[in-house]
Amino acid sequence: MLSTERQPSGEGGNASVRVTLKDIAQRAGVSMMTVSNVINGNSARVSPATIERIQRIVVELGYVPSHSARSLAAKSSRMVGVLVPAADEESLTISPHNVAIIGQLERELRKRAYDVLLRGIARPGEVAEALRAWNLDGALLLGFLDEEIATFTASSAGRTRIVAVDSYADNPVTRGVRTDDVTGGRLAAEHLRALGHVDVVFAGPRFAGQGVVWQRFQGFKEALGGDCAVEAANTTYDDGVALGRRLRADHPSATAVFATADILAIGVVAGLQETGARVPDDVSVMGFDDLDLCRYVRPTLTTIAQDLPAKAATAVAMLIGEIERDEEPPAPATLDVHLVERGSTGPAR
Amino acid sequence: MLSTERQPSGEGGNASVRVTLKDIAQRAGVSMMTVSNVINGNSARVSPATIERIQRIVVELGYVPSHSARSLAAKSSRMVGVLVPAADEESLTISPHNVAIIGQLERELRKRAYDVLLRGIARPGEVAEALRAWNLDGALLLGFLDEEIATFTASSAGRTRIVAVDSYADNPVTRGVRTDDVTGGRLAAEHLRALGHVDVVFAGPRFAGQGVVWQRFQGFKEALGGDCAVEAANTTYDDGVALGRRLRADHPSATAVFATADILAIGVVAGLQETGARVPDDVSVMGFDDLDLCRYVRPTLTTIAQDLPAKAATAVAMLIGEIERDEEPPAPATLDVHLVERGSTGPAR
DNA sequence: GTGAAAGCGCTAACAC
DNA sequence: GTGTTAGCGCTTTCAC
Repeated sequence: MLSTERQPSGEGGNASVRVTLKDIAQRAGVSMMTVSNVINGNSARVSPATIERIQRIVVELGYVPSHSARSLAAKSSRMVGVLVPAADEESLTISPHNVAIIGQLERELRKRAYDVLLRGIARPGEVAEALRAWNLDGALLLGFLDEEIATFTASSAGRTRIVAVDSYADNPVTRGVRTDDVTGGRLAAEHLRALGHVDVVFAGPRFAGQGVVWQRFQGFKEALGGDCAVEAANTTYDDGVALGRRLRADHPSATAVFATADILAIGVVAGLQETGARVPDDVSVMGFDDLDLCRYVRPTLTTIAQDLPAKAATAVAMLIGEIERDEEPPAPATLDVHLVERGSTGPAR
Repeated sequence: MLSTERQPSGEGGNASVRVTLKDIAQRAGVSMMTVSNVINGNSARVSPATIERIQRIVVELGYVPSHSARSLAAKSSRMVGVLVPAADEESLTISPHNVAIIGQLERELRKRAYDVLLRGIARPGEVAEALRAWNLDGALLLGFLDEEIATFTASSAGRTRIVAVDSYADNPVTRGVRTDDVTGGRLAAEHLRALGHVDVVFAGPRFAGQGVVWQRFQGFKEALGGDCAVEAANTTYDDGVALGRRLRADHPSATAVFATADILAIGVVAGLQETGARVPDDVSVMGFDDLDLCRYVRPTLTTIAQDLPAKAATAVAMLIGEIERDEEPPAPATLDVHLVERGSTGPAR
């Protein structure tokens, strides 16, 4: 109870700085195993009286278990890796979307008493390396390209569980949690069609037969009925601005733009406005994600919303399920999306 | 050479999956120590030929050192904690400002071969706990209140190095990296004065004689010359909107607002606009931080810029300096700020 | 230059 | 219910 009594008094001059299981065991007059069982909540194997006594001593001495030791002995670390793409050793600019999700993941994991190793991945091999170096119980991959994930898992030892967020790579080791991107694309197209838009531009990172962007494009194109122009652009504000600036020159008859990310859409709006175009009067623009950002800009951004907290919770639940209950790798989870109408879309002119 | 020969052949049926130091040692016909020295770059103690041979085997077998084991034996983990405030076990909404900095910190640490444990802190005791549980070499504290930091360090074992970012708490264990907040406040005031503003409102989280916000207020008030109204508001968009909405009612004669965070300022602008006020024609608004966000909104936000990458780099350099070279705790570092004029401020009406 | 012994703090698998 | 034995994979210390 007294917070001043934190230094072990004296026993026999043992290690002064770190309180270990052994210290507790000696003080309590029991074996280390008994203490270990109490610490780990194996109450079935210890008498209530002993439990109570040990817990008191634990608090009294300020005992904190060594996760390194536990990890070594038990081959499990209660730590999972949150792995994000890093262009190279020099950079780590976490995308706004990933940023939003990392906090949620940490929270979900902490609730379950897992720690988080945050790490940027520059070379494919680093995934397996990180996993093994720390005996990670699992890993969450955030926003890697499908083909990258294939490389990771090839080099992965195989035992560690991996859940990829926002990926369509299906393979023996990776399970995925993703948004219903096809529906998202469809909802966007339907919204624009309902407003009378026919000549529209699809803007997003280059895609080729797979991945999040491709999925969105499939849904979009199909629901649109007709053809649509595709503009390749990175998911950045500046690329959006560039596209917005030249949009009316390159696509004079287009009345709407669907961008695969909010940040890109916001750039497009800014670029358009620079050229004197009014949004949505002249051109409608919509994004994808529903970041907080959408409410901050003017006009506010119409977008396809995904439930980020739910995505994070699902990813963690899947991973922990595989880890703790050794569940069968669950089928990829697909989360619902919905349209959020705001100010950046309006009737076709 | 053959990559299929990864399973140690026979010995006595030892651990099959993980390649250990011992495996390397046996294959190379040397002792574990020699291998260990090679791995750790203690080249002084090993002959060049041996080094070369061992390194080849390491690659061949795909050896990855166990950080848990290293951490246990060496009492140092090459891992540092990045600790952020979490309101409670249930939440972790990392502030935009902290988010921006986390990526930078990870990058800086990875460059130096340190791993990052990301953890939300709900109770003061968790800091010391996290530190000891993983044998962390150090910790970076992000955006905690000064008084919170005092509690952490009180319960800290004392040996582990801690650097607090954005804090003024000076005590034996914590060193700080912060922005020159007083100057930031001063620059804001000077800018507004130069535009002819006299009746201005200072908006930010409640403060009381210490902390980042207080510092900014000191600089601001002094440079302003006169008195200024203070409005307490959390650093959120919604609080900003609320303030903006009632600003003209509560402060009819005010012509400018200085908010201590961009996100808050952006909310204020939105709230003002809702009431029909024009920014900056009727009211000028400025923020602090210079997040990317400032360029996305309309009008673009005038703000006090801090160099986030530099802040991150400095924090990491300080921490690593203390860890590796056992340097004296350096004096708190204070980083420069500068005014970035954009569209949200203009001449007083 | 290289090696042997001891142990970091913990847990698995059994015995009692 | 509780204790014992044997490591997990690495580094330290000191001997050769």
